[in-house]
Amino acid sequence: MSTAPSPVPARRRADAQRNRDRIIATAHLAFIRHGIGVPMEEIARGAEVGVGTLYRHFADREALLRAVIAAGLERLMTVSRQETDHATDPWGALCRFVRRCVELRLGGTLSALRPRMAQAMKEIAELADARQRMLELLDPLVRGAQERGQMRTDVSTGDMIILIGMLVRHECELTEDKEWITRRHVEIVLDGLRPGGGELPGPTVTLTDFHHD
Amino acid sequence: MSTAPSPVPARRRADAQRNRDRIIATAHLAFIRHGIGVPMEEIARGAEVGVGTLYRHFADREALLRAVIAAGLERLMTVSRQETDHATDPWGALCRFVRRCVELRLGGTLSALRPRMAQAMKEIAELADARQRMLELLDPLVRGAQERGQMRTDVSTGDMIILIGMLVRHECELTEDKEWITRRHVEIVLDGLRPGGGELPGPTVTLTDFHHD
Amino acid sequence: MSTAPSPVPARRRADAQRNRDRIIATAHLAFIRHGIGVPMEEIARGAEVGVGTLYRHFADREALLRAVIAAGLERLMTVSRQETDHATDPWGALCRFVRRCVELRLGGTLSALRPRMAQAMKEIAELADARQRMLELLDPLVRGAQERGQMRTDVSTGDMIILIGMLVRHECELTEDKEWITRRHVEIVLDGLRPGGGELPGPTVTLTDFHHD
Amino acid sequence: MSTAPSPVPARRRADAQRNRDRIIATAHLAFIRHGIGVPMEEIARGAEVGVGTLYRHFADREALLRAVIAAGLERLMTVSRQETDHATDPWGALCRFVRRCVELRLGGTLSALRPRMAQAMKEIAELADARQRMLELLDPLVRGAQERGQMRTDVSTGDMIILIGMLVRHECELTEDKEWITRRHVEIVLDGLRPGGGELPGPTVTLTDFHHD
DNA sequence: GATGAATGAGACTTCATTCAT
DNA sequence: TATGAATGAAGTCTCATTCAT
Repeated sequence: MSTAPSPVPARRRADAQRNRDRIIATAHLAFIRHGIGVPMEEIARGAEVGVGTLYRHFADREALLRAVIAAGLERLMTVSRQETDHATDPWGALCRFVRRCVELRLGGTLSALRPRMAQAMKEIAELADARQRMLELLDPLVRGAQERGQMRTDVSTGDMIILIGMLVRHECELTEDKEWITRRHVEIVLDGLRPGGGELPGPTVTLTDFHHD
Repeated sequence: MSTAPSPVPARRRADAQRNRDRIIATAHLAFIRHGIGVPMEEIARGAEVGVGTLYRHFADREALLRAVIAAGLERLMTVSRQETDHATDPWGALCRFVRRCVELRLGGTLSALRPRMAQAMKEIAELADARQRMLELLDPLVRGAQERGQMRTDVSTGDMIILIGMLVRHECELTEDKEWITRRHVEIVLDGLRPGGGELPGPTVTLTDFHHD
Repeated sequence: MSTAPSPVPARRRADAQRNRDRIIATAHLAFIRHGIGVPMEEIARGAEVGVGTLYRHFADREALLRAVIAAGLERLMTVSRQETDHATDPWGALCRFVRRCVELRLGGTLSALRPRMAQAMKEIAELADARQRMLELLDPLVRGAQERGQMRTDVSTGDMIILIGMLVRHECELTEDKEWITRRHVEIVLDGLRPGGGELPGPTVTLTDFHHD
Repeated sequence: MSTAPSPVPARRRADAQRNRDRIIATAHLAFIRHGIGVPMEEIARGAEVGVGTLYRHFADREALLRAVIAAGLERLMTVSRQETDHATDPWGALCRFVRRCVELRLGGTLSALRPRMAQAMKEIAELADARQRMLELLDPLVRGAQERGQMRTDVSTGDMIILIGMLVRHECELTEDKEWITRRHVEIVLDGLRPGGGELPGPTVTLTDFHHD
């Protein structure tokens, strides 16, 4: 078709990758905006590809959802390492990390997983993985902050992860022009984690508590 | 109209009312457990009535959802008045109220309304009403607690209502055997509302902020 | 409940009859206005009775439809005898009869029978009966008019009956404020039945042609 | 774009078009035979496609109905131009046109539109259009015939269109083996339009009378 | 690889009819 | 006898997924 030395074969890959990325980005927004049940065709339309293309990349809705989550977590981990590596101020690093999590807006997609899947959660390897990695990331910060008396000692890293989930979802309940409200509430929660609060009921949250939630 | 037994006239009505109640109760659970999209037939089956009966009582899924919410809010308001009437200890009353809200498990149904309806919310008169009534209920408590120095003064009753929403939904993300975790986090948030926290970004949440959220 | 010598028992029958009549009248209108498929409940509502009452009087939709038709035909036959008895002017009587048929507005209901029932027609005894009676009524008029040279001789009474059906349905296609149009077209058809027209294709319509239409 | 065979590019489109055509043809018959309420699935089955395909082509029953009508009117206009162009005998052309209308069997579908839509009619652009086009087509014929004394002068083109509607629907009331009856009655009506008839009541039908019928 | 038409299972909703009061 | 609540079959429509081009 063309006389130039075919630059096509390499391009193909690039196009496909670009499609894949656009689909994930579109799906992320669509899941947040219209719920986990958005018609696949709407996602395809948003990404400006045919449904067929969407299905070539992701076997079914579940697979797409997992990919969206994985992509989000990837971004989260990248970002968070920047915040936390070589932290000399563990409490400050913890705070920045929490604020970042909220800003990434993963909440909508993550909480979309809830219905019917309390247990299906476990089957999504990416999630368990991410929690594990997040635990490893946060644990030194939590301990460090507690040792320095910057943080109450009756909460665990497990509590932190669940609280982050709460804030992240909270953000997604608000319309875009009201996001500033979440920022206030993030700070309130962080203040609640400072030493000097009242007694907390029950034991701290541990890794094993994640097995069923 | 009279106190006499009068057994005959109101009979069938009673059956119908019982059905209506069972449908609402079943739907409440179903919405929480399987999401807002549960097949209507499953709800009907759970309530042990035919689909037709369900539809005689509620014109469509939306109507049922609204009824479930209205019923929940009714319970909430009843309960909350018990907690807050004649309160001599505003902060204590506020805390008990928050804990109660969480225990009532309205969160699942309420947050089920989110997708596609950030603004449709307004059209659900019951919700706007309830927020207004809640505001009126809480405002004296918040002010009272703040006047006595029991609560930070840079949060408003509007913030409180949104925070309650957050906790209430948080509770519903957890499986039944992990509810105790929420109780811990409720206390952390309450601690964060005590005086002495860091500065909060943005203005306090006011009534007008509800118009779009 | 009352002190007067109970006038109730006799009233009951009267009430029931009144209900029956109201149902038929309402159904007649409803069939014409909303088609043969109107919800039974709508008919009941229009007649201001419960569905149950409707079903006590008429076993099912079909039965109601037949009753409506029978009532209409009854009125038609009554009226038409007034027009045609002792007629000394057969053509004039025929014309008056045709105009009356149209005015009675049976068309909607009659034509409602069409779909799916080309043959079911035969099963509705009332219809076959009525056609037979109409035939007996009109035959002398047609023959009389033809003998006097007032009417073309290449049409039969069978043609007349079918033409009347056409005009009667025609009337029902027009909205109420356009009924006057039908009156014009009735006259055009009657003019077309006068002697002197062009040749007509096919044989005249006979009784046996009704068996399948 | 080119006259060359170009076998590849338009292929699937052809299949889709074939499906669309078959659906319309099947629906036309089904509407006539079983009424406007035929199950969509039956139409799909008749056209040998899945329901989904039917719905991909036509958003709902209404849309399908409109398409059927549009297709019918298209055929009608094509055919009628053949009859009427360059007519040197206006009355003869008018007669041939009327006979053609009846033969095309559009009546069933057109009259299926009646219930509940006396006014909705206007919203079906195709219908209003067609009436307008038909008016323009017939008007010269009517005037020509009247000027030559071949047609009574107290009827208008508006009357003609409504009469055609009557005959067209009339044809559809009869079973297939009785179609010959309509042909007789068409001639009777045409004879009634000849000069010399009795006086007609009311004014002639004008364009403005269509606005509400 | 991309496309979008076709498919059919399944959810939603309506209504004719029954039945307990 | 009248009532209207309950039932469930049947029809409409949507959408995930497949597949021919």
